[in-house]
Amino acid sequence: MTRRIVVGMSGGVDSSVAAYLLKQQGHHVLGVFMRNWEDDSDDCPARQDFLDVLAVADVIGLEVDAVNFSAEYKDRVFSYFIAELQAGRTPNPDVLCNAEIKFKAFLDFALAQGAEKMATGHYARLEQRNGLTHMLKAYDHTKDQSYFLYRLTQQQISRALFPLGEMPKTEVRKIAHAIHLPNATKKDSTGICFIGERPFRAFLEQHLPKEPGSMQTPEGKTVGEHQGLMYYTLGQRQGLGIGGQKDGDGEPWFVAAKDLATNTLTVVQGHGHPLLLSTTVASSQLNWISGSPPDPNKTYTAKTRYRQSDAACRIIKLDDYTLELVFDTPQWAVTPGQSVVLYRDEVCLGGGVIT
RNA sequence: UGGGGAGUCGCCAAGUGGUAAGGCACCGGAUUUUGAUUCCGGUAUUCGUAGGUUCGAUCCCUACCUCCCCAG
Repeated sequence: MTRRIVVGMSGGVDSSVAAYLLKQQGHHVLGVFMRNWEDDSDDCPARQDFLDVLAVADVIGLEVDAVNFSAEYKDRVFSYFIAELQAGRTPNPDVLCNAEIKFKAFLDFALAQGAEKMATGHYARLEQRNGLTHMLKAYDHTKDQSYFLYRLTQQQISRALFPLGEMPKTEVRKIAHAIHLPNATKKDSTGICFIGERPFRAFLEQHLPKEPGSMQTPEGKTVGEHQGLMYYTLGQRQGLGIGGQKDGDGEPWFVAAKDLATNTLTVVQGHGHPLLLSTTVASSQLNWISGSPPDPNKTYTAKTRYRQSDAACRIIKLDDYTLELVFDTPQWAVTPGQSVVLYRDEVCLGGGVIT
């Protein structure tokens, strides 16, 4: 059956192949480039990305359009991002971007265009079961992006399509080459979506003034100076600049805590330091994809940071506002502001923001 | 000032006559739709300075400089 589908296209290989696959299935596809960041600098990477979209559309034979959600992104995502950093936490803007921009502002746009569905190049699977849409991990576990999508609701994912969820990334590249997409070998993008890859610290300094303070061991010994607590995240090793110590053991140093009151960064030596490990994790701002909370009596797995392997856990507290988990094995660098996402086998259930 | 000790890469730190380990930091890369983490690679023709002994010295000798400790 032919449906009208709007595909969010970034100019990357994933969303391009997604659009191609839908077109192959006979749908009426409209490719839309989303602009979410206004850059003052001259070299605007978004421009090249849009040119890539046009080039791809030309090959596939797609209608294309472009939308600009910079204002929305700034209001709903970036302001939160900065506020969280100022509060000493480590936000994940991409999680919010998916919930507020891609699957809200953009979805609304797609529906207004008369589309029945919207699609993206995300690696995740959707499955209809008992009248609900479930989100599952991608077939290619190494590329699974369900973590970034845990804040979506039934209303949102019931309109979504993820054409790449069932195939390995290698297959996506292969298709791109087979149909001669101009971006077939384009490097996967990383970095905060839309803000892109750039010197992170320098970027932050434009929005958050420096505020140097001391770096101390848990015992209170000063071992260095930090440039501002908001520039660091728990578990961070790079950029501390702590060399060898007289009585040190030669192990690298990691950020273990922040104290806003005294503007002090607590650092510890050794990847296995106990202050870097947590067995319980509390979170708030919960979202459950199915619309209802998980059964507290079952066992789950969860990840407290993207690219961290799932870890077995149990629910020890759950109400409308708070979720507390206890893990079978301690988790490394559990960081407030990051999201904890709960899974039951392949199913991504939802989660919350670590407090 | 007298006595003792020490000066090796940004920081710790091996080497003590045979032609500069290692770790941390830093830099580069891989991985990665969050700043990490992890992984791989790179980094002292030179051992406080100036002489001397020696086939050859970071390692021995001399002087000087600097620092530390104990005496004052």
